[in-house]
Amino acid sequence: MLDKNFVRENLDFVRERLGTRGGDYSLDELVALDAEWRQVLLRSEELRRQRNEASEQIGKLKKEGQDTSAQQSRVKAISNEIKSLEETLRRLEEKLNTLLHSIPNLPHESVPVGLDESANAEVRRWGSPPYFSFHPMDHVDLGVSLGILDIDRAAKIAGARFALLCGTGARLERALIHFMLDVHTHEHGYREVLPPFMANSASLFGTGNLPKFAQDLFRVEGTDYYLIPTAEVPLTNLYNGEILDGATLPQKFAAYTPCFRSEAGSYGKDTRGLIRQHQFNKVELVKFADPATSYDELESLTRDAEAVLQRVGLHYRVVALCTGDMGFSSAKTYDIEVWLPSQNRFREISSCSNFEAFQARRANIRFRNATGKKQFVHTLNGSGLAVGRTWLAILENYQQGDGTVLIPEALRPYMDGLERIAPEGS
RNA sequence: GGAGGAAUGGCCGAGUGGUUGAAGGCGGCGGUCUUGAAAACCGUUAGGGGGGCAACUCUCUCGUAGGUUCGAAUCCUACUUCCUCCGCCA
Repeated sequence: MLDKNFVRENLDFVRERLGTRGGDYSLDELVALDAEWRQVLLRSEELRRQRNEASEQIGKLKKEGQDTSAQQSRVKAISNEIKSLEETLRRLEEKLNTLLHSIPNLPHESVPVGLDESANAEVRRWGSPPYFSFHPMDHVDLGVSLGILDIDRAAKIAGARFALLCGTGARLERALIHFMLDVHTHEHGYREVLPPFMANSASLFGTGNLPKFAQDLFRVEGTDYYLIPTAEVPLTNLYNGEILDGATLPQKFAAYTPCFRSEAGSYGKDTRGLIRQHQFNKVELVKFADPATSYDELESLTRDAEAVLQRVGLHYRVVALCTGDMGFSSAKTYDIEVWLPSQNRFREISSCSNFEAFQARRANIRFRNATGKKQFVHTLNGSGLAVGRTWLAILENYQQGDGTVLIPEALRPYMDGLERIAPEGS
């Protein structure tokens, strides 16, 4: 959510920045509504002042035993007028908020301008694609032939876009979670958190998922609970409504959670394999930062996520998303994309963003700065990493000509020293 | 699931219809005293919104949302959360 006073006072700038995302956001209507709202507010507060004065008078007169019925009926009339103005205010606020809540964040000045992913800018690359002297399989064929992935039974249990990992496959997933958390907590200074896997609507509003993107979420029927689409939701809302001590910033949290997404609107996309699932595991990194250093924090957050890929030896690149390709709440986003031999291209495995004060304003997360003033924090988050996509990238990149898969050395301590995944019985 | 109890400022805690945005204490901050510190003493210390260049000023907020009243922290209703007991349960 943008600051409506900022929008009013910097209308041309806001219009220009939002324009780079492509889209029309009714800024003139917003400003007009705001002007009307402030006018009505002023009038209703003036009436309240009159009412407060008169009521106090009545109290005094009554103590002296005087008759106050004339004054009482006058105040009654004022109260009625206040009530009707309040109704108007409520209506205006609702319209105002509907508009305000649907406007995305302003892209940072360093973000490449463009309307779709073709304008994204590659920032750097690490490693190189593996060389195969044979025709490499994709992770589905590999997983099924090794007996560690069962898509058919997952479909029987739940449906499409679910997976069942078995034996060493399940073990590898668990090892990855464990490994990633260890890297971030031991080496990068994040505090581990195990949050609820459901969150209420206020939390989803705070991160910007609601009200605009309800169709992407699974809601628990008859309740205010939603299955979290990412640990960003519970982690960012950790400090919902709080005022932090500025000296404690930045604060860094890491959490493993499953993530649940309806994937409405992605029918036909990535239907094969584990790339796009209704449920997947992710280790998420979240930071609460001082605005003065939040862009440095974005750089280090991205490096923290990259470190995991480097440790397991997977080829990747970092891409700065362009204005039109960024998410609703983000001011700047780096995607980390891992190399997938079966697709002969890079695929997203992490997304690292600085939301500046956009989420903090929605979730009311502030800090007291060095001068004692309250300020909104900047929130950041990034996947560190998507576990399912790491799992499948390892299978594809480490497959051998004999159909087995080598386990990257960094993971072996988490797999009882196992060096290679060989076919196992169901 | 059943029966009770509770929710007030950073914390504890008073307050059952009229200068109570809120006593008192603790904590924090500033000062006096001291070689320094402690103690003592004095002062100060909630958040949101509007208007104003500013000084400043108005308004809202005592879990949340409504209601009664000239006037609500205080009375009524619903909801939320927490605590105690009973039942059930990993």
